[in-house]
Amino acid sequence: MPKSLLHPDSDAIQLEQVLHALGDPVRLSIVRQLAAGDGEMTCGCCSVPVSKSTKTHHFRVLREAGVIRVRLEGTSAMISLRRESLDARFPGLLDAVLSAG
Amino acid sequence: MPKSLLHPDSDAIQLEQVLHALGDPVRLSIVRQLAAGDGEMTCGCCSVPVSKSTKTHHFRVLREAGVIRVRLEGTSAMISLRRESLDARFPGLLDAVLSAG
DNA sequence: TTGATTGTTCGATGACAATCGAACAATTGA
DNA sequence: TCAATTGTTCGATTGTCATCGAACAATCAA
Repeated sequence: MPKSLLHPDSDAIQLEQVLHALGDPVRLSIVRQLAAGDGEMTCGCCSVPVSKSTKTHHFRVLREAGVIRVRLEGTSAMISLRRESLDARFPGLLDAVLSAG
Repeated sequence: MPKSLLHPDSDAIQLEQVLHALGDPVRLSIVRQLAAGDGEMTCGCCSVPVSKSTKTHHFRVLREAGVIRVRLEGTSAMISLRRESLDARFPGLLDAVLSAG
């Protein structure tokens, strides 16, 4: 369904890009919802106050930054946090972000 | 010299605003230079490839986000990292950002 | 007092980013 | 096969942000 589904290698994840990706209220909310549930969730399952197409946009930004992984299954897009990648590349960063009130 | 020099209380520092502030190459560079030296540095001492006025802009963004403190001394602006505030509010965040290669 | 230094403010500009709706594509169930 | 579901793509719009130069303000040294 998507034209291409590129995920950066763990090694290639850029701090600046990650911070930029997380510095948006909609995307931060998405990441928190992913962290709250465990494992994957579908794109549609994620509740944010924007249109379908805008949601697609935000998922792409997060994916290209290396924050989430997107896997296609039928007509659904399964989303998950790239915890291991982020923890390996920027130890403590994700924890700090998620544990912030 | 400045119209107002508002710093948010530690308690009022917003994660999203901090992440947004750090998600810019010029500002991330400023923060790293501040962390490298210890204590304060003057505005002009900070080396970034932008004009004076743009530098002022970035210092304001960082200050309003609660990332840096600005103190006036003569004609100089003394800049410092708000380490304690950030560590108290978002434990581990600054360390994670600074220790990232 | 004059000039140099240091930084801020203002207004304009250009680039990028968030947003939407409409049209499309792919899968799945009836 | 048909319709429903799920998400993507496209084009347009809107708004925000980084950037600059010029003018200004404040301090300090000579």
